[in-house]
Amino acid sequence: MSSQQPTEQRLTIREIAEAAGVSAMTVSRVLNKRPDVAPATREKIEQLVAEAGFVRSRAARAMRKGRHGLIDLVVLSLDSAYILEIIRGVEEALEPTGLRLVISATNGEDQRERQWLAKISDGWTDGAILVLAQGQSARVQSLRRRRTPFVVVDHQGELGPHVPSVGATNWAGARSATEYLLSLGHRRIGFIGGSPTLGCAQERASGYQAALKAEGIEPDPDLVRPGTFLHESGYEQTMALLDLPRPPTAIFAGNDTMAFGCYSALRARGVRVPDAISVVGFDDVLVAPLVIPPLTTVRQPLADMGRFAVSMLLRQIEGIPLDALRVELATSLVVRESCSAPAHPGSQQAQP
Amino acid sequence: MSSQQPTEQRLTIREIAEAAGVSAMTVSRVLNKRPDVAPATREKIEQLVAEAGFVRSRAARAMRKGRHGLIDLVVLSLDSAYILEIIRGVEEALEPTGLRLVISATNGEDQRERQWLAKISDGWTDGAILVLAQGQSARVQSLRRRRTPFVVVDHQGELGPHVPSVGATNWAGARSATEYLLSLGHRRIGFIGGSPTLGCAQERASGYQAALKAEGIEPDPDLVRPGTFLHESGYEQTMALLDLPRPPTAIFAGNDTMAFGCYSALRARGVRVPDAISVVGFDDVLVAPLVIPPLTTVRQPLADMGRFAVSMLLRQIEGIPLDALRVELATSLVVRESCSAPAHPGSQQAQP
DNA sequence: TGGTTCGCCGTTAGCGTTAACGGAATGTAT
DNA sequence: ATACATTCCGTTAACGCTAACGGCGAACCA
Repeated sequence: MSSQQPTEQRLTIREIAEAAGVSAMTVSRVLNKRPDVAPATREKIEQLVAEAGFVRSRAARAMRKGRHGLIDLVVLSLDSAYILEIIRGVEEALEPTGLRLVISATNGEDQRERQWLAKISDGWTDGAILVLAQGQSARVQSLRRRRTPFVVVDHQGELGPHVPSVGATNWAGARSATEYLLSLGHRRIGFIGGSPTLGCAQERASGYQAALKAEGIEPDPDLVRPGTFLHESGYEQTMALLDLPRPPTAIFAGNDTMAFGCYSALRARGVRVPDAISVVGFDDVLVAPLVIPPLTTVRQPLADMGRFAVSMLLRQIEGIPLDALRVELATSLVVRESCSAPAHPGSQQAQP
Repeated sequence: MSSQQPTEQRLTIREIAEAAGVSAMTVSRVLNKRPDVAPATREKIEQLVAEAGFVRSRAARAMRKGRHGLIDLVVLSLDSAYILEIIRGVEEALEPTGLRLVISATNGEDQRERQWLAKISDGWTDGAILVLAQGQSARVQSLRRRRTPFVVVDHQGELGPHVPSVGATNWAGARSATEYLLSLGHRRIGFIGGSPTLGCAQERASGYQAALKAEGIEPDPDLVRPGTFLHESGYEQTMALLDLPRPPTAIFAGNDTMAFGCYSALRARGVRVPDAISVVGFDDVLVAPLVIPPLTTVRQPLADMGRFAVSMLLRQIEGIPLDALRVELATSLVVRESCSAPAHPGSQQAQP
């Protein structure tokens, strides 16, 4: 039931060795599953280890081997469901490897970034996954200099071509979302972009434009609004769109969070979704199906991106060359209930 | 711009010492900010360290000192905004300490729990925060035996009285939410509970009952539904409540996720919130204000709970006795737009 | 039978850091 | 001048583990 040992002093490999009547080295060999141990000896040691509940000190091991069993996940912030999905994927992929997941948020603060660099610079990490790196070239440089394997998730292209990265088909996703709205009959489609410094935001904007042009529609600059990927921004830009002389009949938000801001603005104005205006998001965060009306959005396989980043990282750690530096996972349009055909083919506005 | 050093071999304390013309021990003293070093020597060494960008190996340090600078956050799952809030609080509180946050999810799987225990059992963690521990007494036992400091967040009382823990005033929060519905005129208030094995779920149920009894209302067993804290459960139990001969005029869901399930069910049935039925949640997750209509809910200061857990943990690590083993942070009702007076209980009808 | 290979295991020597102790130089009290 | 405290720094010896090497016996080949 409860332990007899009052102090439970840490066991060492040597004590196991003594109990087994062998040298510490032999125990080490068994623990490392190396072949050159007689089956009988191995079994005996394994049994003793199991009985004593012995686990070797990772600190000592790390010191000898230079590996610590830690993977760093560095994120910009911990305040959106977006990041949670990625964390989940990373955690799941890491779990069977025995590596442990260390999370840190920089919140865009320069000081924290440097602190983080100092922490990992002693080799205290086996590899890093950088999410939504913004202006991170210094960081990337530093990692490379220290030969720390890393993978960037959802990065901007400006980090250079030789950066291992995982992303999603932002362009194609944005294009298909726009095409969907076009197919419903919409001709004036508003677009609320994400932080323009982010590659993924640029790609989405570009996919939107491409779809319009393919249909022979010249994008109206008034309908393309800058955004920040935050809720507020979705709210404000929607307000601005509604105030246009000819407001759009549909709004494509650069991510789900802004789409929710869009919902709030439309509600404040008494504009019904999807009857009076259609809304499409991007990401498909966990709550997207739960809001009212359930949000039609472009699904980005965030958890899979996390998993993929881990597998690329592990390959680097093991010295296996990557077969592709840049991996883009497919996005897909998830049609729910936030879109319908425009009320009138021209323009219209609902007022309470 | 970029580094001249092609291989950037790890520096050791000894090399710094050599450059400074002192012994390694003196450098160690400087790095540990110990007093017995001449100011001139200290300055010289500090300068050399800064120039070389030297950081001492944590592995070696950990081996000597027995501390690793890691804090474990063990969660049940990574699929709700609930946990993200806690993570955020923990990360923020940990950041200035230099300790690093290791996250692992058990997903309720027994095997993973044991793996996790094996990982930390080598002292590879300085302390642990267990969130929503379910049937964790074995874990807690093991931690205690190994003298690993830990704190439990949102735990069940059955872990025993001597477990350091952080929670929220679930009972008071549930009571005030129920009182609010009563004050609006509701007399038939449905309750969808959380996993009954969880202490916080029990407390909320109990707070609900207490509010009713204080008003002289005998709780109708039909109106009290079991739940699981998951979205589906909110959906199903709402359906069941609607199918009652005398359905409730308001529903109090045990957490926000279930309240969203409730929204979905009501929408599927064409029941408007809050006109036809009022809904209250619990937690106040990030999206609670973003859904339509914005959810009235009991705010649980999850991030603060995380922060508090960290401070309790740090005290334990430093050997400072805790002034309170159990800390309960205050919940507060956040009134938004999901509630109104009941449509037809003899009182008047509310219209916006 | 002598030599070679091979499986198994022990010995030695650190990895980079720091606790504990000691010692030299200077200052201070008797 | 002697005794003693103080300041600053070096020496030694680990912490627990494992790479590298070497050695011993047994099995194999000629």
